Amino acid sequence: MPSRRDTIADDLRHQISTGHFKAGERLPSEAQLASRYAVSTPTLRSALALLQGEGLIEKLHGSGNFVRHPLHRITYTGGGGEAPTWSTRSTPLHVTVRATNLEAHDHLAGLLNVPPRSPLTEVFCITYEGKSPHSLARIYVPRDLAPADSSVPDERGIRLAELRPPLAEVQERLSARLPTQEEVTALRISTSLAVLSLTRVATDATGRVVEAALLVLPGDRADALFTTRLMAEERSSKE
Amino acid sequence: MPSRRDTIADDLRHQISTGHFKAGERLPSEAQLASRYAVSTPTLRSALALLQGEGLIEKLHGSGNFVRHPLHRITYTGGGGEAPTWSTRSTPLHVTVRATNLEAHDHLAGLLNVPPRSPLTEVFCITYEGKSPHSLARIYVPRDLAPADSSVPDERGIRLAELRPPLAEVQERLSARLPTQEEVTALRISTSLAVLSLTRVATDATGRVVEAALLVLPGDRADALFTTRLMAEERSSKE
DNA sequence: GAGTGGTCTAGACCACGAG
DNA sequence: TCGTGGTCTAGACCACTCA
Repeated sequence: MPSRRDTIADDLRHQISTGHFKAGERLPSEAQLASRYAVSTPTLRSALALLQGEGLIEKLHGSGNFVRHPLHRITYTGGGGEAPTWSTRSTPLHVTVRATNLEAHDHLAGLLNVPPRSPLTEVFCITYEGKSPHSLARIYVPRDLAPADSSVPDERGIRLAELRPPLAEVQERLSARLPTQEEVTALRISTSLAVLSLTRVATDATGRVVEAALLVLPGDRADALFTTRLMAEERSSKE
Repeated sequence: MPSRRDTIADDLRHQISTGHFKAGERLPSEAQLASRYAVSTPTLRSALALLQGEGLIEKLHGSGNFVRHPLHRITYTGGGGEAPTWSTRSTPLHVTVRATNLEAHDHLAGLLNVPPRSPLTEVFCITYEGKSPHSLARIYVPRDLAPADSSVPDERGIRLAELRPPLAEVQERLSARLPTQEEVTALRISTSLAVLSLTRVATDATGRVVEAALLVLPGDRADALFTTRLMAEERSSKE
């Protein structure tokens, strides 16, 4: 038996997809919707929370619920053969960057395989598509590999590590989870929107970790793509 | 200013991590907890929903809220050089498999790059670690490449496509989202637990798609790992 | 200041699980 | 049957946005 929440969410979804509510438009107020569907406000709000989690609407405190513009899905291309790239359409990306010096501790020391309290440089990036943020990255580099000038003007900061000793291996670990409070505010997403969390560790030919990056990608507007081409030898080498 | 929900969630989290509530144990009833924290039941329940989303507790309708056993994190190894594997510890995995014949339509036809209504074989797998499900896969193969005998006894069914014309390329696309209703029941997870959704397309040397797989991995117990080794040529070929 | 969403209350009633 | 969680109500009060 479908709950009222689901019934209402289905109906609103349908009205959005058929264009009865158009992109960018404000929905009727929650009080109006509640009386239209003859439910209490908490019930109506729980229905809206579903749509919000699907990225269909955006809630703006004090001004209303808005139908979101159909989202440009952005693809993070993994594999590290080249610098990771964002493939997008039409809208240009820009990045804000902030570099900080700090010392490795517990988790970070393990990732970078350095002793605790080793000097690191952290680069904190937020990527924007137009005005809305679309990804968040924390990149850690041993300080002696960090760019000499503290100014890191653009996303190329990410690539700097690749110009140093040649990379031998890139490991990328992905998981899905709900965002932390910090990510909610930085990416301006809802607490109920899943994010793709990506940890990338790059190693040079000597086995030294030259970069560790923690990326967070909102699930409604980003995905990650890995392409593996198989050589003949690889194919036959396995059983 | 922290909401009561967050305050309560923090306190319960702390009590679980310090062992005040132990793994497998039942929490006090929601009514008891609500009066202990002097909040109404909806408020208390919203705090429990947070913990549930983090995979710390498991709600069992009619019997109570239970502290979950610390979860074995399972890693899906991507890249397709070998058959995808699950690295786990201690607990053996087993798989239930169900094969069905069907016709490609819209989305599936596009993925497999075949005309609509082409004959396909769908293999529907649920992987279990002990008694609890840990992943869900739908694997689609053009019917003429499907195993001749309809019995597909174990996960090797997944590998069959690899014995046919040699694979040339594997593409894996990952995204994070909340689970569908079907996934909630099949994986016995909560609606608020993010899942990692993985679409894998394998192509042979002629460019024909020999397999498309849709995998769903619960975010609290699985992640995906991609390792790229870079050849010298690849490194220098890029700018 | 008027209108919006955000949080919370103190219940009611239903559905499920175990004895 | 009884205790559990699941859903829902009809409000109250606060915080935010915008004119």
